Amino acid sequence: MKITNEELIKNATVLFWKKGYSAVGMRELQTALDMRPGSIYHRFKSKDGLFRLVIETYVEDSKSDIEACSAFPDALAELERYFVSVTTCPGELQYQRQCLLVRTLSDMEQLPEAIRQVVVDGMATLKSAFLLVLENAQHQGNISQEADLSELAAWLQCQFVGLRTQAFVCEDNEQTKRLISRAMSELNNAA
Amino acid sequence: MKITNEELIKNATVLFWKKGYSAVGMRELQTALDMRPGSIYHRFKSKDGLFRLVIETYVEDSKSDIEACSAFPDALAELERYFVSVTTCPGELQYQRQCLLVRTLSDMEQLPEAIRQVVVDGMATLKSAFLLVLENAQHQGNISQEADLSELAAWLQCQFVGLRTQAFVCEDNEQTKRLISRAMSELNNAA
DNA sequence: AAGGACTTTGAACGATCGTTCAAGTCATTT
DNA sequence: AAATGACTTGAACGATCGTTCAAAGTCCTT
Repeated sequence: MKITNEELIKNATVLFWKKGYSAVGMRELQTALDMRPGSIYHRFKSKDGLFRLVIETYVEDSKSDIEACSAFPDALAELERYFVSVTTCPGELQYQRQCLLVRTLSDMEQLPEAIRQVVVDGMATLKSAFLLVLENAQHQGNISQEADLSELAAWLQCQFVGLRTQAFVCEDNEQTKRLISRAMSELNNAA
Repeated sequence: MKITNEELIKNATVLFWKKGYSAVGMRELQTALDMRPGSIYHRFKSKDGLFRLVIETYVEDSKSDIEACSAFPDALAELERYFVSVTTCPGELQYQRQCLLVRTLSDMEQLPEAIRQVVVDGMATLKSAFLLVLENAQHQGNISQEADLSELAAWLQCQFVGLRTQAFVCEDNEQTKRLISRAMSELNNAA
């Protein structure tokens, strides 16, 4: 067991993110991970098991990235920078523009209930991460005390999903940035 | 040829919308359309060919639905009603909350280039439909003359995608309605 | 009634899917 | 050096995939 699970999951994530759960075959995974079927099944139990780890890891990482914005003096400005970085990642990383959780929604039908729950819970987790950022922005005086932060978090996630999807399809980084700054100024106005 | 193509496509659309392109097997289609493989291939050439018709029909229908809002005295109010109706469709129609084009983005990797183009073009077509509605709203005096309608159309599509995805996952119709009316009031403020 | 064009049938094809498992490798313990 | 246990190997399994095609059926024209 020379290679860590962490590393294997990272490689598997690339594949699942690019092609989606059902389009990734075990043969492809065998090549990408440089493992034979038996080994993969020994370590991860099944294709589902590996995918579950991929999703769980993705949620944890995304949660950290979002929550990290809270630590900055201007949390909202940092959040905007995060939005931009995620929606404008270049060339070979373009597949990352679409949120992996949203991408996985299309495979829900053929995933076991347990993993479906992980996906849905993951969406809720990320919404909570947005909420944390908003709370900090409120403490920083950039959001009014009366604002309904819980609804604003849902609104932010909505923007997050929409913007990433549009960035994924359209590839016009400048327009994406304009849309992001529009969303952010709406956040300042309304809240 | 007693059953019209139109009717067959309608049935196929349900299946593709619910499960996604790759998850729908020919056997399933055979059952749903009550046709044997030879017939399907004779009429539609291939699974791809049938799917292409499904997408093209979907785009035309959606385009009509959106553009129909233009005809009303208050185009924006009608657009809001359309957003609500699409994001709150009940129980057995819940699969329709997620836009079929957005859903299909996840299958792009395994679709032939020709159909990928149909999907991308379809997104552009729907953006144009939004633009038409905005132009009418401008004539009606509900959007300022200085507004950049082209960018507003992109913004609207962004909202459309985000809201439909969130409605698909969350199922809380009341929150969805609040988010929609928030988006619409932003449209009135900023433009 | 016969001919001909169009449409439908369903068994079968090769490819690929996720998964299994007996056998093999290798490091550590006795 | 022999035995133990953990991990890896890769051929093979049954199931399902999209697709094909010769044969049968259907319907209009003559």
